[in-house]
Amino acid sequence: MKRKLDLCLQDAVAAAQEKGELISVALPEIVIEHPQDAAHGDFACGLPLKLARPMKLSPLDIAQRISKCISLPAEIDRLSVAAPGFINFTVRDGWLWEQVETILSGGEAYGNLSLGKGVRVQVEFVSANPTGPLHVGHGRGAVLGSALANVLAAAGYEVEKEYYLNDTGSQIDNFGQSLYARYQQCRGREARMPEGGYLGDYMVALAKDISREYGDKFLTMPEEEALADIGRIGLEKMLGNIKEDLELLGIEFDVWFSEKTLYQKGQYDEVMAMLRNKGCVVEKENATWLETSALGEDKDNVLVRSDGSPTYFASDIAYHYDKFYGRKFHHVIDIWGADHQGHISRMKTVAGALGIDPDQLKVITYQLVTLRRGREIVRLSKRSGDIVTLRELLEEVGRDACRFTFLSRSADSQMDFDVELAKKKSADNPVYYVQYAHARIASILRLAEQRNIDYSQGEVSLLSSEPELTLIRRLVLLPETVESAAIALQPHYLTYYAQDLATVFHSFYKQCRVVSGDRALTRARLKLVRATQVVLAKTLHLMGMNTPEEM
RNA sequence: GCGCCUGUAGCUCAGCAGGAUAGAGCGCAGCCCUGCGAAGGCUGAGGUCGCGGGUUCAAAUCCCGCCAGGCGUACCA
Repeated sequence: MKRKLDLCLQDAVAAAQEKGELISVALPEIVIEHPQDAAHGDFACGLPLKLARPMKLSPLDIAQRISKCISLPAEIDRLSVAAPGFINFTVRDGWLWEQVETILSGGEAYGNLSLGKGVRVQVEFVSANPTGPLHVGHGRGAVLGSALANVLAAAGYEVEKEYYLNDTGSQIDNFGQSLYARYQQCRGREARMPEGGYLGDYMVALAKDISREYGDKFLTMPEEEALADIGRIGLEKMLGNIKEDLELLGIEFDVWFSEKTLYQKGQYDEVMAMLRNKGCVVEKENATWLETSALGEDKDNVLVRSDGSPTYFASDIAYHYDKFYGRKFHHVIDIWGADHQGHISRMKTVAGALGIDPDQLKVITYQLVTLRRGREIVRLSKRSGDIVTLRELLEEVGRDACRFTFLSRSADSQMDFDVELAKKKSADNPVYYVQYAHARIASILRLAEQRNIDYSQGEVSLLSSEPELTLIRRLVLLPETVESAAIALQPHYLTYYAQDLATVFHSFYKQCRVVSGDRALTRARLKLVRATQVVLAKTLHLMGMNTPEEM
């Protein structure tokens, strides 16, 4: 619709120029927006304000001249010119009524777009080291990533969700050593935790688990062998734990990508050779460096440590090489915590050096999460040991409230997660406000069913009162909400849309009796209510939430 | 020091590819259930959009400089 108005305005200006009403100047980009005041119509355009200077005419004058030459699309009922120089458009009621039918026939597919044209996009998120349980911050990334994947899929992209599993490297060794030490302690043997080892209580619990399951088995074998076995078993258990957490959040990944395979299958060697050939690699101070400073970075970065082991940076280069060259994704979206922010610039730089357009790699960072219980603030630091796990939060707050809360802030914004508020099953909580609207509709539809009301032939043109038309106007905003969320990579738009839609529905409900003695109007309103349910359900599903029939 | 993010109502936050009187939820002061779910609706109070410059017909939005907070600045990931 916006696109149609855009074209129609371009034509109108061209026509006016041909007639000599307006002089010929370069047109700025035409922006069609929704006026905040409903009295100004459905769409508005401030083009005349922008043309005033180059055309040396008053904006109102220009607006008049454009509107005289305009031929309105069929969907538009009327146009008005308003000070200081806006052209406002109002859609036909008939168009709105058609939309109700469109929504009903589209069902869950309503709101889907072809914006992405089937382009392959990978969304990689969470990717937490399997050396400990997921914490609250990972939860934010998880919800963000999965909702974004849903939005992009709805927008017409072919989306793959991926978890990058760091299953090799120094942290994994450290994990194995820590676990081995705890295991020995469990079996009553003296053992010291490694330097910088994993001190969390969960490691003790994990060791007890293994101790119970395997007894003294690992005490009797050579240390090296025991270390390897315990490390492997511990990792599997941790990973199982992480998968359970994600399942509780309603998240499934298409691919679990193992870092280890980058070394086994050659991507690491290939990309290192590529960088060497380009002359970006130097040996100095006993290590192998990538000369990122020559590519515009602040400094060089180590690829291979002096002990011969590759850095995280090096394996991430191989990983991204595989994403673009191995698996040929057109776009890759990485979702990282703000603490990885320093990594973005050099990754993009390397991508560029490898011949990848840096714009094909989009990194979304989300700011840290602060937990609050009423006034009490709990900072989520790894150091202090009082990490709140995602599991604990999920058990306390519940999946939907958790998802909604994480989604209700832009990723750029530091987040205060108020556990007290998220837990409340009352009006204070926007989660239930939205779901309540869905349940309320379900209840109305149940009543209609009980009374054997068949509304399939409902006459939507009876929906002519202000609350009804206002509601339809909100329903039709879903496609463009999906579009802007997909373009801006900001899934939090959905939560605001959902709340707004719920508000408008509740208001409609108060003013318009649905199941009444007027049988024709009842059928028409049932159609509207059902359409609202479809849109609400779609929005909730995009957010990864449930659509309760009753609460 | 340098880089990224943030600063909007008492609190938590939207809005920021410039546009018409700056929005929401909570909290606060009130009103509305003898008809489909009151987990609801309605009214009201509450703002120098961190501060100072600049660009523009028009700035919360763009540019510059300050101030404040978070994160990063490793041969950690």
